[in-house]
Amino acid sequence: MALGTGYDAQGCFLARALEVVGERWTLLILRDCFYGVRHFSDLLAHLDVSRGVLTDRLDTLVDAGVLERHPAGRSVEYLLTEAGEDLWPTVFSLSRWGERHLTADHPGRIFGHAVCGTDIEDSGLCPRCGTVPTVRELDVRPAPGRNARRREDPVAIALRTRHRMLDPLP
Amino acid sequence: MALGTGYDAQGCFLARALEVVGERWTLLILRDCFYGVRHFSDLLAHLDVSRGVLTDRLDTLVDAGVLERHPAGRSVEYLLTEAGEDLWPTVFSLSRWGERHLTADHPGRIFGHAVCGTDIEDSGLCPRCGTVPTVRELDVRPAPGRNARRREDPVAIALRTRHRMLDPLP
DNA sequence: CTGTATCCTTAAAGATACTG
DNA sequence: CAGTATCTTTAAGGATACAG
Repeated sequence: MALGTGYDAQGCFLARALEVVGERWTLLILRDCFYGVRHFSDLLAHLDVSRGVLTDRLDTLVDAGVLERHPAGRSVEYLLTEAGEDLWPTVFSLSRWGERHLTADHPGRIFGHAVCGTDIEDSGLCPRCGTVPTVRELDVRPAPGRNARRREDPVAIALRTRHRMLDPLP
Repeated sequence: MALGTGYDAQGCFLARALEVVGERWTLLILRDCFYGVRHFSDLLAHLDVSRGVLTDRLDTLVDAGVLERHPAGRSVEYLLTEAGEDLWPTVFSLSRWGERHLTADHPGRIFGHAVCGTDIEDSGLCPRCGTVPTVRELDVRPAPGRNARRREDPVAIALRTRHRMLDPLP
């Protein structure tokens, strides 16, 4: 939501949050980060966004403390901070909402509570433990019958090599 | 996030959801709806958005089945549909994220599980019942020490006359 | 590989006046 | 009260070429 003007005037917390994550592409960038995408070039390819816009969004997220820039060899890795990881419920709930109300499809991925192996509900609740796991306590797997459709994009590649969300890549 | 171009190309559910609720102002409009604001003029005054933009956003939300237009006397009421109510976890989690990570303030409002009177956690969980209540099962109250600061805007007025979320006004 | 810098085109937003 | 219609301004986005 192309930011600020008017939002800041509101004392409201939601408005302030939207100044950080409410712009176009931002939530999709973060979703990729949750799925293990870390490099500028991968985001560029996967999201089909222009370089200038991607630079701008990453700058905003780094400035807001949602992502951290980590030099890695001759490359750069963008990693979620703790504040960034706390955005998971928002990404999760909005994505699930899209699945339930905007398509006839079943979920594309299924999220399980890693410590007990139980799938979480749409509300985020683990029915066995009675808790709402954080993103670090979740694992992901593709829903049945969807594997064939998946392309070889950076998200698919990242998820194939590790199923636990936000664990370090091998 | 000024919509569509590029989003639709992605099969991703999050992208589709963002085409409906990802544009500027949309989530703030919905937040007001959750708090009981129903009229075009009240949204216009409270959000300080231009008429044209508000019309456009409401049209998008009605077309997507998030809001319904109800003629009421010589006026019109915009009411959340069931699909609209399901957006509560997104609005709630993003708002809470803003409170926790973008300000030094305490929450402005506190949400309680109506049937048991227990405050819900940031995750949405009711610690006493072990469930994640829907928005219809919640009540709201202002956090201590904030009453003085509140202005006489449509949200404040709506919340003063009824504390249960989404129940019919008297 | 990760950006910067420019240019260009389109689209979004505000203001205002007007209508059923 | 709830929009519509027009106009003007501004901003955002894409494309491309280039640099550290």
